Amino acid sequence: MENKMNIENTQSQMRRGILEFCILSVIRRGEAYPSDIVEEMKESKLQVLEGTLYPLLTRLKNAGMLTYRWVESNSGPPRKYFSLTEQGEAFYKQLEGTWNELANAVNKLKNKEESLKPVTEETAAQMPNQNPENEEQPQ
Amino acid sequence: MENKMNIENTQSQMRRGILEFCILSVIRRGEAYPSDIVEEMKESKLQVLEGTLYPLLTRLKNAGMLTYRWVESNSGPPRKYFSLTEQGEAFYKQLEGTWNELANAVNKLKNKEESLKPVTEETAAQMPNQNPENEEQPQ
DNA sequence: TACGGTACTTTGTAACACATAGTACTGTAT
DNA sequence: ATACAGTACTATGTGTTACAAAGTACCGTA
Repeated sequence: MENKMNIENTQSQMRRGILEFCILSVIRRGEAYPSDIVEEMKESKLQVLEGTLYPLLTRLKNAGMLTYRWVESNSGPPRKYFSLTEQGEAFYKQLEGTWNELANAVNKLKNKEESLKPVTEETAAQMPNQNPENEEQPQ
Repeated sequence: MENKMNIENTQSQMRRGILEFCILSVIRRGEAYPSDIVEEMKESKLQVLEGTLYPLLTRLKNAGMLTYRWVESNSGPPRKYFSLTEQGEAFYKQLEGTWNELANAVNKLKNKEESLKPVTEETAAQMPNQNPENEEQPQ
């Protein structure tokens, strides 16, 4: 009861589903190592944290979508540069299709007119209040 | 190891984040009861299942975003017709903003050119294979 | 009174982002 | 050399939530 439902949580839920797609999208444009990706995502207003990114990359690698190679850095330890495998490229294409369909569907849905449907009022009736919650009759 | 990473799962993850938004969007256009919503979502290529929808509606109701009233049906038990509260309307507006930003960011990201960045090859070097996974050097 | 349809509820499971803490390697200053 | 700070990667625990599946309750009809 008394649920909070803060907007940040819902927003992060929205990001969640497309993270994988976005990260593949970044890597697809050229080899990248994790901090690169975090940075690029932040620029694009799509926040990702380390604790999210690393497991995700590992998952994608184990699934055969990504490979990496070590590249030494002159400012710290070596880096894992990731790139898409052939399989990863195919997977990306599928996700792109999914994203396009989805975005399209959502936009259509939210722009639909305040159409018809004023509830057919079959017998808008008082039911026995068999549950204790708020039973207010809208207008 | 040998992760499966089936596309269906990822697709459902994508849907996941925007479900709440879509459902609010449907209800916003007029009172609706669960089966209505399932139907409308299916038409829009956005699958939702009962076991998902009911808890979601309850959550939104408990958070004060929705109310409902009972309406008798002539083809079965009475139905809960849901509608947005004032708070729910405000919440929806926020989510709409979030969605727009997000969709925008993703589209920009995925349409970015195969830009620059051929990895600065500082010292693309063979590192000691300190882990047993695949260390293949791309190309 | 039994039965099929519709509506709603409950419970368990798995996926996953996130927060946080920890390990390991690097170069630089003391 | 030794300590320290910065960077890169890893590991663990927690909370949220979609989904699956089974269950309960109400309705009209045979």
